[in-house]
Amino acid sequence: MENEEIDVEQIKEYISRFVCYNDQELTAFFKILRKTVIPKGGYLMQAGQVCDHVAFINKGHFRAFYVIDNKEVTYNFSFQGNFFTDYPSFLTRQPSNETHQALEDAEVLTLSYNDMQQCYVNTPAWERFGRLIGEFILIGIAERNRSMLFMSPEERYLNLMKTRPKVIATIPQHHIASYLGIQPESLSRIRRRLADSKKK
Amino acid sequence: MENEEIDVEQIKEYISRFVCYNDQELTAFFKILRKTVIPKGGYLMQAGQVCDHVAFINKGHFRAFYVIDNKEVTYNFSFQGNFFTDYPSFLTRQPSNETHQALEDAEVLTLSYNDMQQCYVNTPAWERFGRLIGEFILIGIAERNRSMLFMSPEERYLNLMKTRPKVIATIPQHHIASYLGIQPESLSRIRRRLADSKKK
DNA sequence: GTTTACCATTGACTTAGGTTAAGATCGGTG
DNA sequence: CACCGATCTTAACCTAAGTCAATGGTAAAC
Repeated sequence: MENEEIDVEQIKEYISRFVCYNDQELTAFFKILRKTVIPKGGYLMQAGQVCDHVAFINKGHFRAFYVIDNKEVTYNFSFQGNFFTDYPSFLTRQPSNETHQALEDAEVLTLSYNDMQQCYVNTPAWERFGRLIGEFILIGIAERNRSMLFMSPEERYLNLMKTRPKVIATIPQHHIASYLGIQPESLSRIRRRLADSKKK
Repeated sequence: MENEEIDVEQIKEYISRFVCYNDQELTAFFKILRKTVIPKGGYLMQAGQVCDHVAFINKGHFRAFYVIDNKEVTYNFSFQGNFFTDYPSFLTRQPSNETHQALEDAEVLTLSYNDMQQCYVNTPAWERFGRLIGEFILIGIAERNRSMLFMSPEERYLNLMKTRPKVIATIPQHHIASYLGIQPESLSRIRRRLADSKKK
């Protein structure tokens, strides 16, 4: 049995934050999860594909980026213990523009679109989980949206330090700059400004 | 019966795009809708309140804005035939930072949080509708998010003209500027640049 | 008809981010 | 150790948006 190799503790803990379930539902759910190992720098998904999965990150962390005018623009990061997907592509079955890259050696548990739809039909608890996960992702995106609209790059950086220190601690600066919507040089200047004003 | 005054054709058409329903489900649903009339400039919701409703716009159009440093920042517009709510506040039961203002005399049908939860519990079709609506809103927000990250103000304006000409046609420019994340003067200059380069 | 309020535009000036190019730092590798 | 690539920083210059102030246009109010 392949599933005996899968460490399901993290995902179990995650799901139980959202819905109640019985052992039978859980067992059926774990049977359809597939484990995938991705080396540092490798891809979980590439632009042009329909995102056919929702991935739960058991180990490692990822970034999502677009390629615009031959330049990579980082859209988001996701860490161990969280779900990761291009939800709009997953939902609409349209090709994604995102590429999902492992920034460290990583291991994910994936759930395919068809299996997930089956879950929805067979088990009301999963329909509920799907709704709640969607809402959860929505809130995160709305928050990010507001930060892009209301804040200057400098304010966004300060906000990121406050709300996601893990990103600051683990992600290379040029990816952070991209995520903030600026060039690496600009982030350098911002950091310099902040350091200078702190000294006084 | 109050509901006999309510024009439910538009919302019926809207819902049927997402789920199948029988007459009984539909009748029960329409019973819990409340009609609200809002004069031009009036508020459907004000910052500080928990957004306790999802509104379907039967007539008129709205804008959502935040107040940041005593300045209004327009976050979105919504037109006749669409739903309008602060979904994150609605879902989390936390006070909203948004104010929703009618830009013309308007009429909406509102569905309260509690009634909606009842719908979810009583009728699988509504649980499904809730999930699909959430996903639909998600896709819209994700799209907007990308435009803020990848495009310059000028590109965002061009994109808005292409994707939501209705906004350009009906919304005052200073609100559009705010929506694009710039000052009215900057939008004026952008429009000027575009007009000039077209002339050549 | 005049006044008022609101909105869009324009000009002058400031400022922050983009661009380009050049160093600096660091880790890994032959 | 020396070399290399990747990353971060710094500097000089350019550009577009912010800010402030003034002007013009239009529609509602008096």
